[in-house]
Order: sequence, then structure tokens, then C-alpha cells
Amino acid sequence: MKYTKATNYALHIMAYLVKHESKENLSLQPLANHMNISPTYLSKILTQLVKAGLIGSTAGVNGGYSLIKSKTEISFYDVIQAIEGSGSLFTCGMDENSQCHIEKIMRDAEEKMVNHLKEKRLYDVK
Amino acid sequence: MKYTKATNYALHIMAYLVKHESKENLSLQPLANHMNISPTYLSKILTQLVKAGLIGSTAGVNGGYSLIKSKTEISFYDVIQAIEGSGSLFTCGMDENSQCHIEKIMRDAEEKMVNHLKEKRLYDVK
DNA sequence: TAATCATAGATAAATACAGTCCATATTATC
DNA sequence: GATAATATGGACTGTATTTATCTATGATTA
Repeated sequence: MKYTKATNYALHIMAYLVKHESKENLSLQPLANHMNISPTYLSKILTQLVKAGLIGSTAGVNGGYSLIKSKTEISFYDVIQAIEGSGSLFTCGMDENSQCHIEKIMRDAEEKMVNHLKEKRLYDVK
Repeated sequence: MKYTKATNYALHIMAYLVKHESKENLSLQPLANHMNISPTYLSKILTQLVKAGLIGSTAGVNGGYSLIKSKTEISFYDVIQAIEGSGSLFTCGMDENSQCHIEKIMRDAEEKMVNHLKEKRLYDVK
């Protein structure tokens, strides 16, 4: 079990956007250069962030990407969830009817991690 | 990112062993029946638990598996680590030399989850 | 020696991940 | 309106991981 590379990219992209918020739209190509990945692949990731409502995109000349939410509001969890989805890390699926006690503990543990990720903002990244 | 099914099996197997500790060696076949998975696949999982030092195995007639560590000592984390390995969930790998601040926060978050899993014992599972 | 047990290896199907390529739609500018 | 600059979407590929199964081998007891 590992976080995907896409999540790693997404976090770095968002941190970059937060840092360069002053500027206008940032277009794909320079971002791809900066991140050192192919533009089309990067666009998949950015599109997910757009759909999650974290950034906005405008097509056409002078288009690109920019922050929507205030940079002080975006948590690590927002970004991670946009890429990894919102399902739990652990699902028992054995004890059909009754709730599984193992699952309960696993989810409590996950919640500890999630809470920490909700507290931390990209703005906090030095 | 999800926990593997093998981890789910492992946790349930261990919980079962803890519950039935009184009995002597438990052999593969009845365990497989109880878990509803194929014996050979189950044996792969059990072998990992053996190698992690959580259970012992004895070959031959009347052989099987049994707990080694005291049932009050085995944490969720012990079992999970035996199956999933011990690496971090997140590794940056971008900022070569300097330590990555994003990675730092991700690992802090993971630690919260891990700590919870270290606290919880299989013995606690009702 | 025969029966009972665990272990290891080879293999295979299914899924997920990482990434590329190409076509299409939108917008600003000339 | 044509053109250039931009994002989006679909199809596709290669690789790795997961989830198994089957078979052979080794160990132990009776």
C-alpha cells in the first residue's frame, strides 16, 4: 500500500500554485517543465484537481490554471482526496451483516491520519 | 491506495488464533475452511506471519500453526507490517538533496495512524 | 513406510498505475 | 473569420502488483 505518484505530483503542483498565486493563469507547458513530466499526463492530474474544485481552468489563449479556494484554506487532505478518492483504506467485507470490529479499529486509525492531513494546509509548506 | 486483501485475511486469522489459543496446533485445512480461501493461498499469508515471528509452525502429523508471542502483546501494526512491509506510504523523491517538507507532513500524518495501530491489540477485538 | 502436515516454485488472471498519443473543443487576438 | 494557444477527453500500452491456483518437495509422527 503506497500513495500513488500522482498524489505526490498533485501536492507539489498545488504547493507551487500557492507560492506563485500572484501571477495570472499558469499554463500547462511551463508547469510540465517545472515538474519534469509530460504535459498530457500532468493535465490528467490537473483536471482531477479542477473537478475537485481546488483550482480553475480557462481554455484558449492566455488560459491556464489558477487557484479557486483561498490558499489558506486548502488542506493536504483536499488534494489527496481529489486524486486518491474518498473511500476507506480498509474494507472488511467478510462479516456480512454485523459490523466488523477489525474494520472499526482500522478506520479509527485511518481517521487519525486523515485528521492530521485536514489540519495541515499547503500554505504551511515552507 | 488500499490495504491488500491479504492484510484483511491476516488480521482475521490472527484474531481467530487469539480466540482459539487454548487448542493445540491449528492446521491449514480447517483454517482455510473457516476463512473460505484456498489452503495454498492461505499458507502464503501464514508463512509471512511465521517469518515475522508472530506465529510458529510445525510440520508433520499433528503439526500446524500456533501463537508465539503472548496474545496480549500482538498489535494490529505487527500484523499489518508483516504483510504490507515496513516502508512509508509516501516518498517524495523529487527534492533530491534537501528534505521535502511535503514528505515530512505526510509522514507525520502516517505516524498518527501507525501509533493507533500499535496501541490496539488483537486481544482487544471482541 | 505411510499418512499428515507446512513450504516453495511456477504460473496465470485480474486489476491498478504510469504514461503517451491524438483528436476535439474553447477562447483571444489579428 | 482564421489562426494560434490553450485545456479536455478517449484510446491505448507497458509494467507492476494483487490474488489466487496447482504441483512438487520436505519434515515429522505413528
